[in-house]
Formats: sequence, structure tokens, C-alpha cells
Amino acid sequence: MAVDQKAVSPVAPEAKSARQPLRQEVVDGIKSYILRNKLRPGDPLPTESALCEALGASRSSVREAIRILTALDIVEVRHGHGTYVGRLSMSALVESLTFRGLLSPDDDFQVMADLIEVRELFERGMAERLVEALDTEQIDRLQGHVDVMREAGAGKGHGFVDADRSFHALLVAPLGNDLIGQLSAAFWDVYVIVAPHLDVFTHEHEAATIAQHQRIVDAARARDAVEFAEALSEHYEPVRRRIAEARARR
Amino acid sequence: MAVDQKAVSPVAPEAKSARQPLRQEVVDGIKSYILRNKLRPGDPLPTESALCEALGASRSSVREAIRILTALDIVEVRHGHGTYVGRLSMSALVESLTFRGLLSPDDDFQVMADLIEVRELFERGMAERLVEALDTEQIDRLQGHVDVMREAGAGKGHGFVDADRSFHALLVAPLGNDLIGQLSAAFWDVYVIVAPHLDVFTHEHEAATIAQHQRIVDAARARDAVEFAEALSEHYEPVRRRIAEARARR
DNA sequence: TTCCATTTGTCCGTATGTATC
DNA sequence: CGATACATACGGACAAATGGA
Repeated sequence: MAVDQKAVSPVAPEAKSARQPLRQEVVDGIKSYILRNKLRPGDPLPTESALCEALGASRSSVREAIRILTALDIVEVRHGHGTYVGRLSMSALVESLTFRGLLSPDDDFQVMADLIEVRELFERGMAERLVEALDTEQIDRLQGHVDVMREAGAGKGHGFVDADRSFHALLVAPLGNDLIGQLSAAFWDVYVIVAPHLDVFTHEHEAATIAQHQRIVDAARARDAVEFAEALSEHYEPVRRRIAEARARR
Repeated sequence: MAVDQKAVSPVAPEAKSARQPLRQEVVDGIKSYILRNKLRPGDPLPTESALCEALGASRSSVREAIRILTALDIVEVRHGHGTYVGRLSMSALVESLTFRGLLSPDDDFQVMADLIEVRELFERGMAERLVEALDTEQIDRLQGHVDVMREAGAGKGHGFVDADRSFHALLVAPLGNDLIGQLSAAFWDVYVIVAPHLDVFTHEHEAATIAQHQRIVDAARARDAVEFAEALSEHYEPVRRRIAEARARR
């Protein structure tokens, strides 16, 4: 049915100083269009040809602008279907950090160590609030993830790591701070992608890992913030050690 | 002179499942090229035409791939000069978070509140380590930034906010965790960009802000972690309050 | 199922703007 | 100043994917 708004503004004449590349104007134009019409993730955007007309740019420029916005997950394109507002996820951060981790042959281990440290800071720094905020149902779901880890074992492979990822996602959820949850998940993704390339062995000792997660759940159920923080330490310590070992191996 | 390596790999035939768009293959090809040759930020990349030949793609596809990589700050383009390895900064995160903050008319204040909470967590959660790690010279430099804030006042405008930004960047620097510093700076940038659009007044009371920073410096000099953490609380509390007030104003 | 319209993906040729020598 | 190398931008053409008739 087509939205009835006045369409995308035709790009200001820009007087003399057109220092800015045209595609950047198109990027800003599309951003403004989304904001002006208060679109939400998933909402449809005009077709490429419509954007060309509205913004007075060639299809190449419009497409390059869309590519930039796609990389930032501000728009999402479905081949043969259309262009839509993106999910505004942390995908760009994951890509960027992953590449940084893979690139630096010197300090790549530092990148990994930094990642883990921030994740631990999120959980340990919020220990008091977490043992308060976690309700019984959430703790039961945490226990469920630990059980899944027990069943999955080393065998099926990513059933284990998926449960681990979900566990930590659920752990920080009750904070009500989406940013922490998304950053934590993003760092996890980066770690899982980069670690194998650096000979950092993840989850070599499943049994120990499971026990550490169990201790975290038990501490949460007991509402014991100190024990909770110590359990987190015990969980992150071997991760730090594996990174240090891999670093020493080089 | 041209680097003498075997050039970019010509994209695997990909058997049957060529689900992936060609530009994505080009993206991966350029990434691989950088990794394989261990290039560093600032190093030159092949020209567009060279990449076309090497990867067997048209200029359009190569250019769109470059656009994606520039959005992630993995490559950097200088018009009329060439293409280079990017700085791998957090620019993509800033753009993405900024847009998210501007987009959501409902929970945009939540995005801002989350940002501030993470920044405070970085500094408060590291309080013990910070008062240990900060040496006299660094504390003197912190004091210098506070002095700059005093002189700048409300007058010159961004001399004040620049000093504030530098203060917090320097504050977390001794942790030796670049990720924390870069995230903290990125969140600051997002806050400064988004806040004016939400009628969140930043720095309405310069005098109070200066006093709060001074208290942080004094606590660091006294190596008093508890006082240090309390000073940080006093500093972040009015920020949270301003966001809450703006939220209530809607 | 086939056919068809719509939309994005890819390619090419050309012209222009920009930086360096 | 011109010459060269490179990125920017345009417009047209055809291929591929999607969804509906």
C-alpha cells in the first residue's frame, strides 16, 4: 500500500562545499527517512530505484550507501524481495573485534584477555544486584542449561557451547540492561570464533566447567553474593589460564 | 613496486552452494589478503582494478565490498590516493548505538541509561585496581584535565567536554585493558551525540561537575579505594538523574 | 506446475574529481 | 603547468531470487 509520506528529502543543495561524498549524503538521507517516519526493525524501506529518484543519486551510489548501512545492521536486504530496517544488533562490533583478534600477531592474546576480563567484570561487578534480582524461575532455567551441558558432554559439540552461551546470557538478563547482555554475547561470539585460530583450547575439561556453572547456580539460589562472586572467579580463572598458556606456547 | 605475494586468492569455485553473494566473497577475500600478508593499519591495499582481477569480480562488487569494510573500519579509502588497512576503531559501534539511541522513541532513554551504567561499572568495578595502578604522573595529568575544565568553564564550549572525555579515558588507561578504554570512549561519544536530541542537558552545573572530578583525583592520590568508589558514585548520580528527568519530561 | 512482475545482484563502458609527481 | 594513477559517479543491460497469478 506504500507509505504516504513526502518521501526522502532530496538532499540539500549543499551550496559550494560538497566535500562529503555523495554516498554519505545518501546514507544520511536513508537514516533521516527512518527516523522521520519512526520506522522500526523489520519495516520496509523504499526500493533502490525509489531511493535514487528521491535522493537524486545513481543506483550505484544508493547501493553503496545501503551496503554501509547493512554492515551496521541499520538496514537489511532480502534479495528479490526488498529492503528493510535492520535489527540494530552488535554484528558490526563482532565482525570488527573478530578481525582485530585475528589480525594482531603480537597482542591478539591481549584482545582475548581483555574480552574475558570485561565479561567477568559485568558479572562480578553486578554480583550483589544479580543475587537479588534473579527469581526462582530464572534460577531454574539456569539449572536447566547446566543440565543440558551435562547431557551434551564433549560428544555432540556445539550443544555444550550453546548451553554455555545461553547460561551467561540468562545470567545477566535480570539486570534490565540490554547493553550489557548484548555486549556480553558479542564478546562470547568473538571468543568462540577467534580462540580456535590461536590454539586456545575451549572447554577441554567439560566436567570442571559444568561444576563451576553448578556452583554459580547454587550460590544464586542461596542468595550468597560473596560465594556467587567467588564462583564466578573460579569459572573465569581457567579461561584466563588457557589464554596465558596459549600465549606462552608461541 | 607492488608487494610480491601471490595476490588475492581467486575465490573458491564453491561447488554447488553459491548461496553467498559475490560481494561477500570479495569481503572475505580482502580480509584474507590482509591476514595472509600480516598487514597493519595504514598499510596499502591493491587498487580497485587489481582487486577486480585478483578476485574475479566487477568494480561494482569490489566497491560494495570495500564500502562494507570501511563501515567496519577494517579498510580506509583516500580518494585519488588509494585503499589502506583501517584503524579497527569502534566507529561502527558508535554509529550503530547512536542510531539506536535516536530511533527508539520508547526506550531511547533506556539506551542512554544503559550506556552510563556500563561506564560506571567499568570505573567502579575496577576501583581497587585503579587506585593501585595509577602512578603519580598519571594522577597529575588527571589533575591537569580538571584544571582545564576550571578554566574552560561554560564559555568556550567543547573545551570542557573534551577535558571531561580525556579525564575518563586517562582514568581507565592504567588498567592495561584497551577494550575498556575504547568502549568507554565510544559510549561517551554516543552520549554526547544523542543527549542533545533527547533534551538531556549535559553539564548544566559545571561547578559541581568539576568538584566531583576533583574528589576522584583526591581519592586516587590518597589511594583510598572506598572513597574513590564513592566519588565515582557522586559523579554519575547526577547524570542518571538528568536522564530520568528528561524521561519524565516526555 | 508454469508464468510473470517486482526487486535486488552483477557487469560494463564512460566520464569526472582528486592527489602526486 | 601537464601527466599519471586512483577513486567517485553515472546509466544501461542482463542475471538471479522472491512471491503471486
